[in-house]
Amino acid sequence: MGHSQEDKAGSHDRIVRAAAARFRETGVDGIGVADLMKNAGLTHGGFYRHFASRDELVAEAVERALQDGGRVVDALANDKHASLAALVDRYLSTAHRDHLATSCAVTTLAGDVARSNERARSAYTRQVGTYLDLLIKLIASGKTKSKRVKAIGALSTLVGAVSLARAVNDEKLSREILKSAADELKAQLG
Amino acid sequence: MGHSQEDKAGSHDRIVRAAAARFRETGVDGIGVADLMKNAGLTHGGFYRHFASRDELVAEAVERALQDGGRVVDALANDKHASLAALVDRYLSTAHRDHLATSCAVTTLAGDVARSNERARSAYTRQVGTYLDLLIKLIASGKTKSKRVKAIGALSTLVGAVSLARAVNDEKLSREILKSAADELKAQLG
DNA sequence: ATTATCTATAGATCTATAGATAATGC
DNA sequence: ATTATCTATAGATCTATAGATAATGC
Repeated sequence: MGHSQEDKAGSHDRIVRAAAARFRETGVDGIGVADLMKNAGLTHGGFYRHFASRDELVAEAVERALQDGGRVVDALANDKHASLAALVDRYLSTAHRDHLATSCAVTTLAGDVARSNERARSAYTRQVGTYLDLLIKLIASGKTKSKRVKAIGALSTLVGAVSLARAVNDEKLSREILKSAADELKAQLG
Repeated sequence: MGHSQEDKAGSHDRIVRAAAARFRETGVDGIGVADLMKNAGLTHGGFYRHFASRDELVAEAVERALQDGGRVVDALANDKHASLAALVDRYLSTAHRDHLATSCAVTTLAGDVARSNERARSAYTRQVGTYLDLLIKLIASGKTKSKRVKAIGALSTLVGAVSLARAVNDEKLSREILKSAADELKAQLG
């Protein structure tokens, strides 16, 4: 039993990280406080010394899940050799489709966030802005204004294609959706 | 208290219809059997004379929710004057974004269906096929093969834009997403 | 007689709290 | 002494079932 404040900060972090992963796998309503605490290696009784309510954990976990994606975005934004094609291929890969726990929360938590608290929705809104900034940077041609329109179209296509590819239960169609959306995006944005 | 078989069929239909609406509003995990039955004007005890389990209702309600969208698709498919622009504008309207209970389940239930039973996922897969057939018909130019790729790109953009527009808590950005995605689609597919 | 729906409830699970336990840190 | 976590539990809610009630339909 660890009892230092350092341990507490570590426990808090482990709970949030576990929730950020499990919420993406099961949906925000798909797992309870007790199972989340067990996932973080703790018992459920300690939960409310870390969070005022389950909803507060939802807010922090959604922020964390979005941050995970944010790090990938930052790495690409700072990479001189980053290309739109590489981003598109990674986002529309079967690996991203299948690894829910570490997947981009902009797609995976879209439905849950729409019904969630303002803190979670604000974090989501910021992350959409970050994605759009990155896409604008990666889109080669066009005026500033038309680049932003194109970036919104591209982000919508990425999010929609992964959502569709996950929901259909026909592996061939699922792969076709990912590949066609990727081909279209790369053809449009060169 | 109605007791004829006709009444039973009517009750069954009302339960499924209520679930198809509420599931789109609250998510499949967001409402219980008792509240769904109350919504259909019944008490919860009668539920299991209509369905073997809650999951069976989920399957039927997802099928029904998808069918609702299917009727709109059929109407457009049979309308000689139907245009892609009209479909895009309707799908990417604030009305569609905001009226969850009657909204297109391909977008609204994507996340829930990905975690749901095979019957629900098969219904979803069929509906995606129906949408693609309609879009291929409405796309003016190109070869058959490239039309299908374009249709998949367009459906992905429609689904993603509505998902994003619902999740962000910035009305201006939300409307910009809908408008930009619509403009891009209309420009691309003419 | 059959059956669609009702009331009532069992048993599981969920959020949240109370009080005990075992460390830390002055 | 303080506090991070534990055990235990209250109270609400959820799925599912049992048996009563009040219609239908032969």
